[in-house]
Amino acid sequence: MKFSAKLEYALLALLYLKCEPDETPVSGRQLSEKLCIPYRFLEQILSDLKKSGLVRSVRGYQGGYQLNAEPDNISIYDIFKVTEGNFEPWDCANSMERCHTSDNKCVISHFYADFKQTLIKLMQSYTLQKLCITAQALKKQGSDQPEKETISSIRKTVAN
Amino acid sequence: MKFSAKLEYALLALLYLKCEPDETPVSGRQLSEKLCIPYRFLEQILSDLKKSGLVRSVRGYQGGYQLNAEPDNISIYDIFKVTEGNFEPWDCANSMERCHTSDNKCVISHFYADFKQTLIKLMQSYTLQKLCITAQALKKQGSDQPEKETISSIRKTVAN
DNA sequence: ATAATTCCTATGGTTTTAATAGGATTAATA
DNA sequence: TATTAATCCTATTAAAACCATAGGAATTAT
Repeated sequence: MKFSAKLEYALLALLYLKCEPDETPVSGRQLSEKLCIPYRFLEQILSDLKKSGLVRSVRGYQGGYQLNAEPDNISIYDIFKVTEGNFEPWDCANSMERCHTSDNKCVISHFYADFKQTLIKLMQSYTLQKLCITAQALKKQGSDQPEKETISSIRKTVAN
Repeated sequence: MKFSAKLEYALLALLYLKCEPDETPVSGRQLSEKLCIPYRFLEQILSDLKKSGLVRSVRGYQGGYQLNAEPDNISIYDIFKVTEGNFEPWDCANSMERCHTSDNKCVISHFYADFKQTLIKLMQSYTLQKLCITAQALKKQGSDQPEKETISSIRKTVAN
């Protein structure tokens, strides 16, 4: 019952992209260094984000990545589906072998369905936009001691 | 983002115990066979359930396990804590090393806290008692063709 | 041509999860 | 008292998931 590092990385990368003007794509290298994410690993994640359409890319010299949807239309659930595939919190619900019931309707199945739906709704309620507003609030709180640009401050207020 | 088999097994075992009269303890062997759970693995889980106080045990010949609390007072969250330890859906929230922020307040932290709380509440809202009522409803639905006792029917209507 | 980039695929390492296993201890009963 | 059926304790293995690393091809502005 944990989120993967992949999701965390994807989230940070997308938030970073949100802050960039649309004209200049941001390279994977830059994202990796600014956000302190292993480069080769991030590449794979960006590739998945592209396939899903959340991000677009420009190849070659001075290429990079850009958001490909409105920050209001990118929910954590959208990102989740990219990094973790379909959400199936119970193995037993997927495999007849594990379930042992004739119709996948064991005692737990009702809780399972309810649980799944509640989580999906919660993830859908958080968008990139919403997270950025939170980030801005965080920044204001700490504005008495302005930080120089560190990984800490970037991760904290990546939304500017 | 999955529940463990351990939680599933613990849940089924507790539901099975709920259906047994308090006088006769149920052996691990019986639970294992009726619910189709690997015996040695289940033993460990029962041991954890005992340590946590959800279950009590009788040692020796004709010993076994019994519920040690009211089914209304045993929530899925209680069981979750036994099988998966404390609920920390993000690794980054636990380790400064992974978080990279100076005060564990990154952009994601607000979502993280909200997410965690919602899930805990949801898990707390499901008790053994409630699951049994669901099981009874399931049984009634299929009562036109009464099943003989199979693993399927036990898992489905373990609550009787 | 060069350099900086995305893109594609394979491989390795670590950690977590699931399961197996041996054997000690306990207690009813014949 | 010997036997048997249990819980209890701890160690080890097996399998899967997760995280990361790596090599090199294709692309494109300068």
